[in-house]
Amino acid sequence: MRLSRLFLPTERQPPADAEAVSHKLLVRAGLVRQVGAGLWSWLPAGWRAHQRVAQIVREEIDGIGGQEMLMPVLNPAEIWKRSGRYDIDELFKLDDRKGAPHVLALTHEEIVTLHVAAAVKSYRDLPKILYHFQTKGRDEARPRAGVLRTREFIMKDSYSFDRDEEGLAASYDLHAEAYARIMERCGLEWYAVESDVGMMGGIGAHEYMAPCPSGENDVALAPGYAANTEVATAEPQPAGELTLSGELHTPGAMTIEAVSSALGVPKSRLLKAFPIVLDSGSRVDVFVRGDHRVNEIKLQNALKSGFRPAREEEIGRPPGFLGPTNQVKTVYDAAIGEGSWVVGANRPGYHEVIELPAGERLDVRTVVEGDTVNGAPIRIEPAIEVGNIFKLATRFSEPLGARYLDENGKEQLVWMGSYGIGPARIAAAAVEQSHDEQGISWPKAIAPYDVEVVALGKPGSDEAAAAEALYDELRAAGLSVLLDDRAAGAGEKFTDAELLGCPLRLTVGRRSLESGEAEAVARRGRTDLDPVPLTGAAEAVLERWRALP
RNA sequence: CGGGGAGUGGCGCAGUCUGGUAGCGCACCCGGCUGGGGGCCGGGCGGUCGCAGGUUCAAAUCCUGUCUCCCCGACCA
Repeated sequence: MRLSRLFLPTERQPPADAEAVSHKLLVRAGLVRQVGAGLWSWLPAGWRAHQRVAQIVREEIDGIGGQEMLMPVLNPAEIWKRSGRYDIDELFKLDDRKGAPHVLALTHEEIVTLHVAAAVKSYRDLPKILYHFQTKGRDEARPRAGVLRTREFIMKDSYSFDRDEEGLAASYDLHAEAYARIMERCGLEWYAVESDVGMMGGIGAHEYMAPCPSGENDVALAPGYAANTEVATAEPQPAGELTLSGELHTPGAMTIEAVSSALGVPKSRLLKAFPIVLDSGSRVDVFVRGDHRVNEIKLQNALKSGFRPAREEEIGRPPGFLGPTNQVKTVYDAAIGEGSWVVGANRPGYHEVIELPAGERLDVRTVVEGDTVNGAPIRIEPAIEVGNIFKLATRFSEPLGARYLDENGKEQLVWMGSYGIGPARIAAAAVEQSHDEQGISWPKAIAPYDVEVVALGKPGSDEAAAAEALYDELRAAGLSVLLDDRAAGAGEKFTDAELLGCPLRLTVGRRSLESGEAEAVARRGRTDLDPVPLTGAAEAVLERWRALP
């Protein structure tokens, strides 16, 4: 492609409201443009990067036996009502001209299960892996960070159909292996973490995370351990010393901070009350250490029930001075060992020291930096979720009637898994992870073009002609090449080339005509490589190309 | 949904407090010079000041309403 003809609107300055690096650079390099909140167009060069990611994904899913198809974005509401997902807030809902309710699919479990339910009758029809690349609509409460969290995006979603749990486990493992290859091929720093199964139920899930500062998830990491902090478990750091006992006068001290400093007791020796009401209506007081926070997802999972914070009148005791009481069921977090603890005395102005025996504990707190896993301290870092794999079990096959007959003629439910990956997020995460002051530094497998040839000298000059010849030869050799043939100064061309971030840059100028060589520079690190001959360049360029990291 | 911020030419901004001919840099167009790190000179094009209503002789500026976008939080099959 000739840069003089490419629709690549670069900007010297980033959008004023951009925060995330990928947002700034993707816009500045002319790869994406915003249409509305969470709505983005991919411009030609950006779309090439997106497509290269998609092609890698396609190859790997095909490689585990996936069959590509296409399902519609617009779905009749009825099937979403049957699956029980119609009431999700993120679901875009609309009526057609006849007034019939429709939705924009968030994902395609409903539709794919519909087809499988209609067509699969026998155990002989299983297993199957079906997938497509299709637009997803999600009415996000808060789109953000450019292309990292949008209301419409393309997802590769695949679905596995097996006859039982073991079959599902095998399909799940195939996807895990394919996803690992995808992340590697895309050049991402990544890890798979245990994740919450969410409101979807299901029996297991992993997320594929790409660490980056603009990430929305916090991931807890230790050698051999990686988990979303939504579900992470770790050994707490030891609680501090407590020498007080009995009743303690603490007027006005209603926060952990205030009690801690008023009494001179470390926060880790205080207990914090979290009064809740379960879905069943029963009241429960949850206690965690003063230096810890309740993790509502872990709490919900541990209680096996949804809950909401209790209202003041439901608590019935003075806020700020809550302690355990016989009237309300009590749950202690696992970090609360046996021993003495400072708790609220259930009357204003007083706390007290109580002795807790060993007993039942539930792990319901959010881990913090420095907690340990197998003796090693964890660190917590932000990451963006670029893919997920999920054991759905019979969550959809049951309501949508996906059943088969086994060898004994007995009807069985199909066991399903669902597996998503977002090429746009992979591309954006790559930018987050691979950039410098000058711009993007694409991993070579997903760059918009493999090589950018910068032609110096005026259009029509000998230099330009030599650059043209090089351009033709490299394309003939199978490389994707961008030729900067604009009538612009050298500085502008180099600057734009570094902003766009193609992995290899070749410069053809007056020096080249004298030496018979084009200079070669690797974008990553902006490191000079051995120059390549102007005539018969293809082999030398391919060699440089292969040697790039 | 709560809190904060912003809408002025393609991008980045000033002007708004204190009403009086809409401005700057970059980009763009034309001519010339230059041609290995966003170069120089000269001449140009381009704006319903988010939208609606109101106050006023006069509104980008004051008042009311409204829409949109961004950031933090809540939320996140």
